[in-house]
Amino acid sequence: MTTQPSETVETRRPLNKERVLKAAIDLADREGIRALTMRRLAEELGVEAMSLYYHVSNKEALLDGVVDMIVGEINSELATIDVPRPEDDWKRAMRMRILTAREMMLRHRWAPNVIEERTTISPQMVLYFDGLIEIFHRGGLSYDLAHHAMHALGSRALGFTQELFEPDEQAEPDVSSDAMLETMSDHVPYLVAMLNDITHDEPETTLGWCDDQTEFLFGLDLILDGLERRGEEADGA
Amino acid sequence: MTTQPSETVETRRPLNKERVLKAAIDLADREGIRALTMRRLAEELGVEAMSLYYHVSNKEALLDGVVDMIVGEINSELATIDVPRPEDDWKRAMRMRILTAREMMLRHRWAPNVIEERTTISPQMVLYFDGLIEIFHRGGLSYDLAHHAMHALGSRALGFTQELFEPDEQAEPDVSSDAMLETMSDHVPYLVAMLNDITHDEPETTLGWCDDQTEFLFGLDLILDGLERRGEEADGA
DNA sequence: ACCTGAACACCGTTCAAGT
DNA sequence: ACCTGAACACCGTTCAAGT
Repeated sequence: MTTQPSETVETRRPLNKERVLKAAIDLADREGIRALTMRRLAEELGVEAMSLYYHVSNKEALLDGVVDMIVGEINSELATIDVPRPEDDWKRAMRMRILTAREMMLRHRWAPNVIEERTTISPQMVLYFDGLIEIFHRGGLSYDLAHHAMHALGSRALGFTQELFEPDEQAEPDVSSDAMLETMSDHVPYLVAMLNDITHDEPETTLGWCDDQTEFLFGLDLILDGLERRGEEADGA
Repeated sequence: MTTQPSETVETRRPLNKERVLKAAIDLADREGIRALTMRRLAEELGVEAMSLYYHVSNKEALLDGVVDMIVGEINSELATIDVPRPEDDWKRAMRMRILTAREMMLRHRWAPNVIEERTTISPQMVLYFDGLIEIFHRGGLSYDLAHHAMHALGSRALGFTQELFEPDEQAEPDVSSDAMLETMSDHVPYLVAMLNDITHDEPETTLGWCDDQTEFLFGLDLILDGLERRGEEADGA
């Protein structure tokens, strides 16, 4: 008869798939994706682990659902914002869409890795991609070019890139990398030179300390500009 | 005194870290990354699971080592091939390097996901990146632009992109996606139109059936061309 | 319709011990 | 120096059973 610690009385109503997925996202946000186990999630919901299987057929399905819900939230948000008509400025329309998706990814830092591990296709993701293709098409790009564009964007279409040298989520200061570069400087002279050159103004900067947002935009605009030019070349020919 | 089934007599010499890592890569190649558990790997080597901990401090370290070994192989291979001097044609030099890395990734399809999950920096990876920066620098790009370039390339620098809609490794034919698109065609008209347009010549083609290599090259060249132009703009100003 | 208990076959890892 | 046995604290999941 006692209420579970993390449960208020009003949430003690019967579970459903939506509440399970919401709780899973919440748990991953708070404690990282490693903490998202069936047993731990059940505990969070004040229920036995096996109860989850009534609402979700297994853990893979849980993760599929989680991804679908997050992309669904992106789609909902996109419906509320004002974007230019693609016929007028498809690059800006595309940019705004992708940056909206990116905000969601930054709120759920674990999501990119989960998304990339999925093998099934999320219906919400299909809807999202349809929206991107619409922009390309109405912007005047051929479907052929739009197809190349989707591949060229890759995960950037969803607002994230994999930073290969990004340190851990809540990383320790990691002074070792400074010392390491020092000792390696004979072996990696160009890398060291580049870092020295970059860190001129911002003294705090080192490997992985870069401004992600700036770099994301640089890469995104590089691709969008390139696509625009290929479109013009095709029109000219 | 009996020899383990998967062991020839000559490999029954004492273990070392290198042999452990090699066996791990082998196992992942043959049976997928999910099969790479400490216990299964030990079995493969004809040894108890706990013996592995003598050579590698834990599973994370094992995966770190595996990644480092694979990138190391890329580096070795790069030392043997003829590339143009960056001063003469940095784009081609870069392209060849990256495509060499890509060949390795295609031989170890599970590697991209493992690489992206690592949080520690692999020494061999640092060497590899130094080589890329060398090409940009000797090709005449500023270190600032080279830095942007590394971010813009992202995982493409290592020869892979995450195909968001790629089906499973050894995927079943998956006729469902055809049927699914049929029923969804009202909701995703642009996606359907794009696919119809593309599949004109190659009747087999559908979502995820695209020619990865062609698309990889399209995206790579789009970025390299864009970088070249930004470099010229900077020179001109 | 919704949830549980007991059980199974797996994980990674520790620690003290063997040769 | 190299390997092992026994044990621990976890996983996901099944299945028959409870209300």
